Amino acid sequence: MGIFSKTCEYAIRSVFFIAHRTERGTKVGIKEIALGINSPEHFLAKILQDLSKKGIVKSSKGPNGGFYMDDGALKRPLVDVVEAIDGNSLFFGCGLGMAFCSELKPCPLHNEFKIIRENIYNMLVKTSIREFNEDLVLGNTNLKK
Amino acid sequence: MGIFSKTCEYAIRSVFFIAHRTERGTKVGIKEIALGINSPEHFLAKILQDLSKKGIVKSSKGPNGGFYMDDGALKRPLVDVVEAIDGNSLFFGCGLGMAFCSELKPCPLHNEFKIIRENIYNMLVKTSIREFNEDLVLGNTNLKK
DNA sequence: TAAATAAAAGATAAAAAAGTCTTTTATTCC
DNA sequence: GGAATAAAAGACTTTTTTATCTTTTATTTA
Repeated sequence: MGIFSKTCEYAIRSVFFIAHRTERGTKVGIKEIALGINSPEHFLAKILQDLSKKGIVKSSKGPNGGFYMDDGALKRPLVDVVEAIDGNSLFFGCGLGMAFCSELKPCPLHNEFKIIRENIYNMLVKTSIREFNEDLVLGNTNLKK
Repeated sequence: MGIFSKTCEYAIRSVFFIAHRTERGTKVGIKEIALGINSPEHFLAKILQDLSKKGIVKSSKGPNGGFYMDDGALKRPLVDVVEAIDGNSLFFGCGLGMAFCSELKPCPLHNEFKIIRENIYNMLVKTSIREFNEDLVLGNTNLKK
């Protein structure tokens, strides 16, 4: 198990993929995305429907349809994608899963986790979706396998 | 979803609970542990069987039996518990779930995640199980709810 | 040695996450 | 308007995780 759910991993990878195409000025269909990020097509379809409802990606049906992003969405921080899929328990929940863990009634790892959660949160807040494009374009990073 | 699996959360909490009792010189039964950390009894039994096989806790059957830890185990870092249950993908896996992500063929979040994974790993390596006892004894931290 | 105790082991069951397949709806273009 | 295209929606299936219940084995103590 990683930090994110599998669903969230696919979500992030697909958003990067769509953003990449959007900056080249084209829409992209689900088959191509699924191939490009190595994910199951129909499962990804569900995820993108979700991201679409939450305004992170846009879509259009019919010939020449597909997924794309508007300029505002490209500027959004990565945390928006993660929160849309996995919620915010990763940043705000107790590391030991205790519902009532708090500053006043902390679990033994409370302070240790506070730092880690903040690290994760800050990383995801300070990076916009668009920031990852350049390296994708240059081929410095990849989304497949 | 948190950073650890539910199973791992119960594992860590039960290990803290047992360590606490061990330092007071007593063994503790599964019913009491389950109550003390607010976990399902029979599910926890499975987890402790696992931790027992892996040498993290010890157990004895029969009257006055129960779980306890030897001195070596108390000194072990917390990461041993996490690895025993959740494996090491949290520290060494790709944040976007890509099997072949590496320094040479990095995913877009590779460098960002490296830092976070190192933070988590270092935190879990530098803390020994015993270290959390004092605050438990003093009532500064709690394991229930 | 029999009764009591407590963990180990085994067998299911329930819930959640991940994945697949089919039908419907919207759009384009001829 | 009809055919083709592509996403949306709905219905399932499979796998994994979490949880429960029962039986067995080991140990103690009276």
